[in-house]
Amino acid sequence: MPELPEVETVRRGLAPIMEGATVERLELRRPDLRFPFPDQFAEFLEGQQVVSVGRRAKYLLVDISNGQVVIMHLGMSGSFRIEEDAIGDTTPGVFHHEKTRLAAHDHVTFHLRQQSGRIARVIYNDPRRFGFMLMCKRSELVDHPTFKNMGVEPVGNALTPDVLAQALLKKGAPLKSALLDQRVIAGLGNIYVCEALWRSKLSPKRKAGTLVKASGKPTDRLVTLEKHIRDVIADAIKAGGSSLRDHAQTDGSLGYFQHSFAAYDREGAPCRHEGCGKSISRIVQSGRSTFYCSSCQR
DNA sequence: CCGACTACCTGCCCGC
DNA sequence: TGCGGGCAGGTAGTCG
Repeated sequence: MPELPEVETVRRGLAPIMEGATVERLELRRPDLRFPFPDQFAEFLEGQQVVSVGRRAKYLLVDISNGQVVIMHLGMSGSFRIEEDAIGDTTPGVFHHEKTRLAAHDHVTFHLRQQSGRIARVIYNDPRRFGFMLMCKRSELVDHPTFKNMGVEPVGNALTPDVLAQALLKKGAPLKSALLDQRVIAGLGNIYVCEALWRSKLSPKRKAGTLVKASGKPTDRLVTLEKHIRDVIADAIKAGGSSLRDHAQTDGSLGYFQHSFAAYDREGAPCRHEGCGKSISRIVQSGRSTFYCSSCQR
């Protein structure tokens, strides 16, 4: 499921449940996902309090009271769901834990006690196991190999036409591939790159560097692209992300941005640009599907 | 250094 | 109905 808007939606679901809660127990049902879980993962977390649930690009960052950060990536098929026990068991010393109803591919459970005394479980499910969980000291996070060369966020003030121009300068790669590169902009994935290029009427096949002037300044078309990248990400976050293949949010509800796709997964369907009349094509670039209108995207 | 390709893993959908 | 092939939102490692 997860590009930046989906991960942000997950973050917003987890934060009110996890922040301030104590991890009573971490339950791992296998030794690894894509990578082995960190050494002493459970020992580091159990008894600690969750300080905050943040996000960088497509990564969730859970700050822990002992100064560690849990780094979580959902891969292609990772999701979280929350189970909260009914109120009424908050008497000190009374530990009434309801039983988790496990599903296939439930790999991790965070057993939490909230400050109210309420019991909650945060359960990570990931059929393909492309997701992973890492841990490091908060003070070392920016130097962590995962984040060291990461590009700017497309939300907030970091992304500007000038920043994008610098990142694309002299790049010979197709624009589509360049925008998927997390060192350029961090958090874009296949869906939102296709959508941003369609909105900008830019060809995914165009060499990325052609949007930068010799002076290193952005062309007008790059200014437009930068705006559409910000817009499509903001629109998707507002919609609660995209729910493909029945992917649900932490509360089980579905995002609805997939109903707003103009290009992604619309092969053969009519292009929605005013007066175009052509249909959306599917091509493969760097081994990934690109959906675009070969008539109006130039 | 850059860009293209492959592996990783399960599930689903389609055509035969 | 069953089976094989292709495809899926991701990253990381390899190779030319």
